[in-house]
Amino acid sequence: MEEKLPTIDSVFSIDCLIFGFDAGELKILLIERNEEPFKDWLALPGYFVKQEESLDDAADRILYELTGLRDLPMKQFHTFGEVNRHPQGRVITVGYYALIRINGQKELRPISHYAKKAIWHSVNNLPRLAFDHTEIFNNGFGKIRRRLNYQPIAFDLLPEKFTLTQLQGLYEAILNKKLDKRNFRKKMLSYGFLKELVEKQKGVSYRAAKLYKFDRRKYSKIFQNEMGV
Amino acid sequence: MEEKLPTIDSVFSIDCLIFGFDAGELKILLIERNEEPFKDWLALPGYFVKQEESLDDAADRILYELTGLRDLPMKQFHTFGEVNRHPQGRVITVGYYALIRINGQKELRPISHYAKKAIWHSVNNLPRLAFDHTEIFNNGFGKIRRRLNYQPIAFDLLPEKFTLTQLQGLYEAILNKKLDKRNFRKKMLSYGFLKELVEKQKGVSYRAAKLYKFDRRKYSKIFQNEMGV
DNA sequence: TTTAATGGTGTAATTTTCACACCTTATATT
DNA sequence: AATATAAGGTGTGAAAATTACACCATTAAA
Repeated sequence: MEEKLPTIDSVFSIDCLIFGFDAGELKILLIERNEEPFKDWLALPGYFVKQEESLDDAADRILYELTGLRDLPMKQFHTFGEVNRHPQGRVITVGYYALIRINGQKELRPISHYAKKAIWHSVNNLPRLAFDHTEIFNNGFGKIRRRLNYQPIAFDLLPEKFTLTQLQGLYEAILNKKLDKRNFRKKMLSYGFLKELVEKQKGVSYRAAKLYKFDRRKYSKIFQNEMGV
Repeated sequence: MEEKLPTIDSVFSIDCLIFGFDAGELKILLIERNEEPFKDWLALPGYFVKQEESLDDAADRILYELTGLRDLPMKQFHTFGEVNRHPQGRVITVGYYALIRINGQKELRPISHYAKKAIWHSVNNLPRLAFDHTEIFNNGFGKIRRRLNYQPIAFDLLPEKFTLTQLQGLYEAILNKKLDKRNFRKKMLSYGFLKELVEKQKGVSYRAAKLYKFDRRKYSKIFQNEMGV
């Protein structure tokens, strides 16, 4: 095996599941494609990996080009390798996900012309997506849902300061079920990684709630010997 | 984008983590390479994906060619895409794992000449492996360890009929810690998916233990609404 | 002042987890 | 036959975690 290996440009791609939380709803970032195949369809932000970049680097670059978002802490969740998943040839794609705050984010503007625009869409009633992106979405969303039970991923979706009601609403949105308010609060606070702030919620026309911060240092200390990734 | 896509032969590979359990020890299947680079080194069974096969199909074929083992229920666990992970060019590899019974298995004979032989090696004190296979092993083993807590993967490693002591020994081997006998038994039996057989252990020079079977149907019923994958 | 909306709190029952030790049974040995 | 060896098999009590459940407090707007 001393032959020269071929290039991997355009046989290998990344697709990104970017989750956000807004107005009590879990959202996902989609692009409107400006390229055949599936021109004008909605799709996950994704494109081809280049010869000289790692998968993680490619994921960063591609997401930036298609949505303007940069340096998100993305993680790989699955690789999709069915022979005919791409209509134009054999393309294997690696799914990445990230959970981010969309709060007050300026409009998302694609850098590259491969996408016309990038929009946040509720994870409920998603339209048909290009390629096998619906399957990719279901796979990734399922993993995130399970991961929520033993990883502090929810805080990435909230503003730095948040109320317990917001936090609970987020859990309910991800798990798609109602939780008991008293039990939820008791449990969250019992972990010891939420820092209660003096500051209170503002601009609401009812009793203002206490604000909390997620204390990542405390979290690491508490869970240093437990589950990874 | 109407250009023709290139072939993926030899830019894309599969590496397999095949776990077995024997003599109270957790083992992994390694091959001795018969090809440069890393000729004569120990490595995970792995090779290039072909243009016209899915990843899952490739994993089956490759494992068969290198070890003679066929149709194992392998699952993907991670894709490794560092630019320089392969000394001869850009090769992205997908890690797959399976847990199997090695009991009384005939010798494993590689079909292809890429491997000289296939051997079971204890997961403790693994030697240096070819490529980044040590990293791949660590990544996969970590995931399996965590998965053990909420998936019935241990039974794939045991003979069809097994004793509770064997089962406990296996858990201890995977988790690398001692468990309490009474609590372990109580918990396992409480799940309700172990079927107690009339038959007893044979050929031991002490009191024979009851044999049990894992009842996959009951398991599915009990956990139908819980965690996937 | 009243209304509307959410904030915030405690207890008791149940279930799960955890720590812990001794007698029983089967075979091999003398 | 007696004994030694090696593992099989069993229960209880304390502590912790989970679950179900309802009402008063606070704020701003009407």
